[in-house]
Amino acid sequence: MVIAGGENLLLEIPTMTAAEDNSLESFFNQVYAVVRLIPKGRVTSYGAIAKYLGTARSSRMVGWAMNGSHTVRPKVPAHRVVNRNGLLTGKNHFSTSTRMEELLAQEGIDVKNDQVQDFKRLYWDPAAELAI
DNA sequence: CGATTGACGTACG
DNA sequence: TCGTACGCCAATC
Repeated sequence: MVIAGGENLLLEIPTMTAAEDNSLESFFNQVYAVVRLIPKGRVTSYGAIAKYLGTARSSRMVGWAMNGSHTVRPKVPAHRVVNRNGLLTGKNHFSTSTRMEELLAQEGIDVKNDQVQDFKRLYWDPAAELAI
């Protein structure tokens, strides 16, 4: 393959296209949308949300999306999202280190040592409970 | 611009 | 069952 043209053409490559920006925003919003659907007094996991959105191996991105969850309207109940073991791995991202546990306690969820008690029963799987 | 770092989860020995 | 490796990918160093 021969590329014609003797000029040294320095093309400016956009760092991010509008489409990419849209998909990113869409992914974030999808995460937020699912989290808002979590019933009060129930919890789910980052992986379950990722799986539900079709990106089963990008559970980390769900956690990353939660980073901005505090500044999003309407409010996102981020405290209802824990890791797959029912551990409150995101507690340090709340206003105080005990805020997440307090919010869960308000909904009747018992937390001991950063672990959701009776996690298996309270677990809410969007892929199973929702059928979109 | 390459390396490192996570609110994670699965695979493998 | 436990520890390690790796995929994921935006952000940060």
